[in-house]
Amino acid sequence: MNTDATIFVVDDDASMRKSLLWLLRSAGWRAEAFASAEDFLARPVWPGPGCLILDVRMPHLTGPQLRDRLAAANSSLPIIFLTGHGDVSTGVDAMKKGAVDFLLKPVDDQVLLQNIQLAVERHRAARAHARELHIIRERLARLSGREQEVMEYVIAGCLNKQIADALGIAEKTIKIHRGRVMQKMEANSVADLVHLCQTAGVAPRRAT
Amino acid sequence: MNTDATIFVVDDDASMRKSLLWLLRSAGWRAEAFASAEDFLARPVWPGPGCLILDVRMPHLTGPQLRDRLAAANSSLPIIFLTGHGDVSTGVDAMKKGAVDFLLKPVDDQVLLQNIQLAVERHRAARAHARELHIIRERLARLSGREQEVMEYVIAGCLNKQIADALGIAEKTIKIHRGRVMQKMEANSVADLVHLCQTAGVAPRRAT
DNA sequence: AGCAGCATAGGACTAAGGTCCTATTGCGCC
DNA sequence: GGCGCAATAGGACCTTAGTCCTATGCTGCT
Repeated sequence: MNTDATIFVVDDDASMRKSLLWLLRSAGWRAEAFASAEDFLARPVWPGPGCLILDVRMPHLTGPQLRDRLAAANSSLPIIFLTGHGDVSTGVDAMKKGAVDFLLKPVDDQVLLQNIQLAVERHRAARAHARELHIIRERLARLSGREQEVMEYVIAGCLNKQIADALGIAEKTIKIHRGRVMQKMEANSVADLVHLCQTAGVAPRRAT
Repeated sequence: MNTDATIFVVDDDASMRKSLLWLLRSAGWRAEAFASAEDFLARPVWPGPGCLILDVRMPHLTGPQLRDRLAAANSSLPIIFLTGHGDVSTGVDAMKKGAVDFLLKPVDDQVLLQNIQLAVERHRAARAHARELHIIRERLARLSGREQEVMEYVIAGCLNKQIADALGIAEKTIKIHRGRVMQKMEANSVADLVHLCQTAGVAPRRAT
């Protein structure tokens, strides 16, 4: 359910905040509203899934500026811009920088809710992927240099013999390294290993 | 080089077409211009890499309508919109539907040329990927039902024994199927096979 | 000085993968 | 009714991978 996701609203217009909060909560979302970008930044970083509904024109920090701050802080929170007076280049630029949508006030409730649904789903998927990636990278970090090297040949489909030849060492030693790679990467098969490496962006290395 | 790419300009303003053609050609691109969407559609489909610089407001078919036609015809040509009087939602919508950019006239020559470079590179990459995918799918189509089934277990890292068990047949038969899978898929190793399947979106099947 | 970790390697063995040849059954097609 | 193909399978045999035990030389840290 949506109980673990939170929708954040940042808008300097109090009546807007009020009506958005009402809409979101009656649609079953947990929601919080902020009157300025600064207020939102003052909040402890939200660690769960969610999304941000962001006004463009605000005193001090604008919506796009807040987005840049969040991006610089490695936030993955998806953003839906909501603005009364948008100009074309701001909208296009927002989309290029990954916004889920750039909506004009007054916005249709259903359109907004659909966008939120999409944004939260995307965020969940992105978070799951990031977690997976992190786990794999931790395993990779446990490999010694030689083990990493051997692994790159293994995921290229090289035989132990070929790897031994390429590295100029005994096939026996390759087997040892290879066994440790499988242990440390927690892979049960070459297929598993290939999959892990592909996810983590480890490139295969072909014997010349 | 850029000799195999063509840039298409579709704009109803003759002076715009002329100056764009001049700009593109002096930057080393092969370029063609059309006064209307219909004229462009009348042209034989361009099979190579390239991109489309498209005006939004035109008599009869508009830019976005042309994009929809091309999308329906499975075109992969990237589009850069170029418009004098864009409204926000058109721009945002264009970006959501995959436009490379949505630029306002008058456009800075360097910005446009950079966008074209990006668009053509993306198109080349997309085309290369599509070709690769097509080759893999053709190989997949050569597999018999049983072979496909066995392959799904193989790329899950299952042992022949486990596959035999799951399918209720002899391990010997799995070896036969497996050998034929490797032949037909033109894979030299399990690692190769996993890679091909991952590219083609064939999901591994785990033994229960 | 001594220990931990890495890279190296041999011996002995098991298991798993792969290939060649042969063979049977069942299905659809000309 | 025979032909081709998919699916099934056994025998014989070789190659690869993986594991357990043992062992050496090097580096860096304490």
